[in-house]
Amino acid sequence: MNELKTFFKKYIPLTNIEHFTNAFDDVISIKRKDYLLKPNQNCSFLAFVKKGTFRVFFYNNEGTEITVWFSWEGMMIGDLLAFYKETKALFYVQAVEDSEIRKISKNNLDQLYLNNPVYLQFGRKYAEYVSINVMERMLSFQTKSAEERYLELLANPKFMQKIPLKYLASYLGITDTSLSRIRKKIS
Amino acid sequence: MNELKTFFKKYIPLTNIEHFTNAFDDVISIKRKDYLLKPNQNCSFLAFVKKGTFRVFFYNNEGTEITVWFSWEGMMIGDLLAFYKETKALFYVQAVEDSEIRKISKNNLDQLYLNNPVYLQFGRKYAEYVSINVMERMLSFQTKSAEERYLELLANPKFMQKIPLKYLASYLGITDTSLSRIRKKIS
DNA sequence: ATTCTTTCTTGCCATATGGCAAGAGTTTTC
DNA sequence: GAAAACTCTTGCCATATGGCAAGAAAGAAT
Repeated sequence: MNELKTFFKKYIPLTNIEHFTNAFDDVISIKRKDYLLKPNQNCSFLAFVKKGTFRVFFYNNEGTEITVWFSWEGMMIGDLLAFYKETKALFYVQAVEDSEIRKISKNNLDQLYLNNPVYLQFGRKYAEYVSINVMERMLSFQTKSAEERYLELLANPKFMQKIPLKYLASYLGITDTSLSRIRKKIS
Repeated sequence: MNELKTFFKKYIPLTNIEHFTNAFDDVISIKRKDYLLKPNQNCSFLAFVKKGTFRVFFYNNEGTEITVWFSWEGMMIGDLLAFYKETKALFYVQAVEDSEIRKISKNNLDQLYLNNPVYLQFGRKYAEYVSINVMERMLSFQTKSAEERYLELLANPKFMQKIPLKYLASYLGITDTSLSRIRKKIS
């Protein structure tokens, strides 16, 4: 539970968050390569990654996997785009390694919102945090070359763990072939 | 004021939002090419565009203008990235044509948050809405060619107004030269 | 440890986008 | 309405990234 408290306090300082941690009432283990979500499934939940790594991806029109996002221990995972849009899942969410999560349903979250405005503060702060991250990633796409984006990634040790390069490549918006060449060039 | 009410109700239904509209207490006219914000200025406010068009841009390392975002009537404008990060302004915010706005200070907004949780709902919903928009724009960069991104834009009549092509080009992540060639190709 | 599967690299060539500079076309300014 | 300023297009050539297929390397399964 302690990890969840740490997570919460990144957004709003609050000593007693029993209601919050209790609302994550669904503990699940997911094996490597298994799916937390697939397109068109109900995705009205978020999950806290207690252990492991996840990726969000989809197949483009050419049938190529495109990895959109990663999550690690201490972060949230889910189909956030569909969650916010209140639609069925748009993406696959897959465990990259054996993982453990705690889920909170949208219902539970909405209950928190009703019970205490501090949770609304949390929901707002978290959405703002997501906005910041996505804006910065978008700016990176808009203004940087694939090589520069890869160098950015290198600065983040999380990405240098056991993520296959082909996942990183599509996350960078390039093919694994091109990533391989970039790696050769800068080495 | 009516436009502001319509804006609010897109996020949370509520009949009496006097507090909200009153909090936008700073009415300003801005002439074409004038700046609402420049980097390093205090940007702890948002503005509702009553009339006109704005763009958010910066100069990259090569000294080239990169347009990051546009806003039109009925939308919010400001340096949202810096606003959420609570830093000084990172971007220029410039009127593309003669415009009118109503500003709300961060202080006023925080007061609303304290006075009534419904405004927190609004703040959360708005941040979620921003997340959705930025995620979709990011996905467009990650997975589409410049030509496809331009065709997307064409589908949105807002962009077909009096926005100079060179602004659209950098918004699409390409040079004005390339945009010109794309336009020739698809015409 | 051996086999099987997946991942990564490389060569060859194609396409997409960029850089620069000149000129045509448009809009703004006075 | 003439001049100035700005915007858009085009030609030439450079660089970045992609597509495909083969082989090398690494990792997983038994």
